Amino acid sequence: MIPLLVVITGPTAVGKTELCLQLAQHFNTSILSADSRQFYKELLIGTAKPTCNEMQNIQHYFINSHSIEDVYNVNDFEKEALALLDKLFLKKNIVILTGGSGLYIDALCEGFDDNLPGSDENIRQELKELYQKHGIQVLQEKLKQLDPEFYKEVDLTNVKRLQRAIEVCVLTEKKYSEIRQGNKQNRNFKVLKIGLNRDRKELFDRINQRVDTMFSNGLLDEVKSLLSHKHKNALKTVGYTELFDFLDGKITLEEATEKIKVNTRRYAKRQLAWFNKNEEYQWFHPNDINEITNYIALNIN
RNA sequence: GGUGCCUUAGCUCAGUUGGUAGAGCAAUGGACUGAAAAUCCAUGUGUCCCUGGUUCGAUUCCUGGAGGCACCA
Repeated sequence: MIPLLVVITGPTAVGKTELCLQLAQHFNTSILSADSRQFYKELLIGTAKPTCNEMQNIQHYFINSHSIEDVYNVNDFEKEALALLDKLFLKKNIVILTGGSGLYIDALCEGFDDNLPGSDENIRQELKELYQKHGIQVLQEKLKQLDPEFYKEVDLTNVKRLQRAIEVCVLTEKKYSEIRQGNKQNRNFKVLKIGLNRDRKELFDRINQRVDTMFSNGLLDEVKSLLSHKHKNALKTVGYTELFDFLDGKITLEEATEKIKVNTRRYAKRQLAWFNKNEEYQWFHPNDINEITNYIALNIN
């Protein structure tokens, strides 16, 4: 019998958390999170995690599991989550994966190409300094030499993508475009992909409302307490960066609040662009719990 | 009540010495295989407040009106 990983995703604030709690209860199983910010135990209010109460009834994994002090990325997540699934599937034939980080979901479900190396802090530091000193042209030139094919297709103004491609070329002494084939890895479980969406106005209303709720729950105090960590990657996050700008006196509190709402809406749109191009997703409204339950039941072996 | 200024994109405004318009922000679409709530790319948006006049032609000049702001009474 092949176990089933049920993926429940969708744009931020669409209603994933609530639905998954019900599904987990119904199928008597656990929830694994694929949210690149909910890992961090220091980020509480701004990341819209499930409440402690909610997590008491249903076992959650990868929420508050790591610290902003750690360097953590998709690479680590893929390995840790796979190891965890191996254990969970010994006892359960169905597990729920939920979250809005498309890359993380894909990493766990399909994996990356063989031979694609992880990140290397030394190289990143070098490339960062190179960029800061001499500008983006140097990175473009370097990539052109190392991998002319990828140079042709990459966004030449995207610093991070240039740096990553160079990093891979240096680490492997091969071309990034040769290693990156888009081949999927075989998994020893089946994946069922479910997308949640709702009317855009409805979604945006929920986003705006959730931001207001975060503020009344003490978001500003949380951000103040994290001020000394503002340069860490984990804090490069909607809801935090805008309030850091406020605390630095760059913008007013009203401007910061509005920016958080705008940036959250834009994040939701980027998420939808990512999920929409993947045709494996079956889409539902978050309220259609019965339809979703039936759909999952049909796919259990 | 009088005088002056204003009314142009969803918002804030620029502009046309008369040939039907543009910038920022917002919005929309997209890319994205180890930084991904990150990073990057692309794209519009219009009764130029209304009315009449002058003119080949008015958003632009003139008349009248409506709304707003400021000052004076």
